[in-house]
Amino acid sequence: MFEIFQKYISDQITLSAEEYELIKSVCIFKKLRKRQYLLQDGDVWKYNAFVCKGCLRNYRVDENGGEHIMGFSKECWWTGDRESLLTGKPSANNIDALEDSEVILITKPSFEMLCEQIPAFNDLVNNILNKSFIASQNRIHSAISFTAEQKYRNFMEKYPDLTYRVPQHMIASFLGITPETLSRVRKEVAKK
Amino acid sequence: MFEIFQKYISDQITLSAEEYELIKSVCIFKKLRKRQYLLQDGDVWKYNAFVCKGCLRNYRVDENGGEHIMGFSKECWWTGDRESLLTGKPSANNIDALEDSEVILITKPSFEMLCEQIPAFNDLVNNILNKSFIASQNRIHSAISFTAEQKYRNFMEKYPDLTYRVPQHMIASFLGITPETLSRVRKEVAKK
DNA sequence: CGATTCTTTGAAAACAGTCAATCTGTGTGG
DNA sequence: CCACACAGATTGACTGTTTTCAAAGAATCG
Repeated sequence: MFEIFQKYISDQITLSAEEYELIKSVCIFKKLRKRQYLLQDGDVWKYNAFVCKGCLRNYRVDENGGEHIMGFSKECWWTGDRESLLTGKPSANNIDALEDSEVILITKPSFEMLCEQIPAFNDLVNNILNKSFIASQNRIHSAISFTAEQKYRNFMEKYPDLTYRVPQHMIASFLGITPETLSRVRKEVAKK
Repeated sequence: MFEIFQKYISDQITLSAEEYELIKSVCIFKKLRKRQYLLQDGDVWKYNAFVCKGCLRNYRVDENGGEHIMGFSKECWWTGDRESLLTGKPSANNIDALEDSEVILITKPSFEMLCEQIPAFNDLVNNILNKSFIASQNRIHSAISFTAEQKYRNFMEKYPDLTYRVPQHMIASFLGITPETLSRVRKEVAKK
């Protein structure tokens, strides 16, 4: 399980064997079965989580019980709740597994230690945060500018692999449209 | 003009006089008149910008000429285009002044130098990025989950000062609704 | 298999968008 | 300082998209 994380890191930066050992020493390995929660709203989130295998979703539930998907995380993506982690307050998010999955958890203090001890790791982390922010901006642009069809086309372009990997109604939820609308949109798209 | 930036910093971290001098030495001071561009799409963005006075908007223009506002930046907020800055590619965004404004620009190399030389400054910057990311996530949630009325109420709560400071049709654009819809929503909200 | 979950389809209703006209306020130039 | 022009906001009538509700098919999983 650690090998995947190691490969992910080594594809971006160069570290010594000792540094990998240091990282490994603070990793918490966790297997999740499909539908299993990694985080439930109301709980405080205390980690950074790296997905080695499988796929998770991060979502919020509104007062009517409606689910709104904030994001998907497949292999070699990070997940968690930055807000709860930063503030120490209970999370508004839920994270659960869409498939049997394997994740690595690193507690906040351990993570900060790694960033201090290994400057290159700190750079890598910073880079992730930057890219996540940019991705968020682009998603906001899509959400406020596009029609349902444009949103779906944009999703397929950006996440071709997720398009057929996660249930359709979850893509709808991610895009902020109803499953019925997405079904009709797909029919339109298929025509052309 | 620098005093405002200095106060902003000193409210969060403690620096020596020399460190402030170092920061000041790389600041580029710029005054903008209302409607003046700070960035035009197609240009490459090369700075981090701190707003000392006034208010700017950051927006994208679609193929039909429609403007979609990505964000507002008033005093003591940052602005710019992280994507263009990171990739070196031409920006898809426009930034212009909604009021006569004053901003401080710091080039990327200078900014990185400051982060290296002054660890506390680096922490501050990291904190900003984290908070920006969290704010983005919450905006995404609003965009995919809320009705027009809920979006507007949420905006008023989060940015009470901007509500009457920026033109209404720009708030509409920020929320991803038409000016007409916002006008009607406001009428409803006023009733209650 | 049987049961559940997911997707599709249809019809009606609600919501938001479009177009056009009017009203309001602001600021600028004469 | 006034008048006029202009940008912004409101309103109405209409259109179109998306949602809602309900039911029927598909697909998936234990």
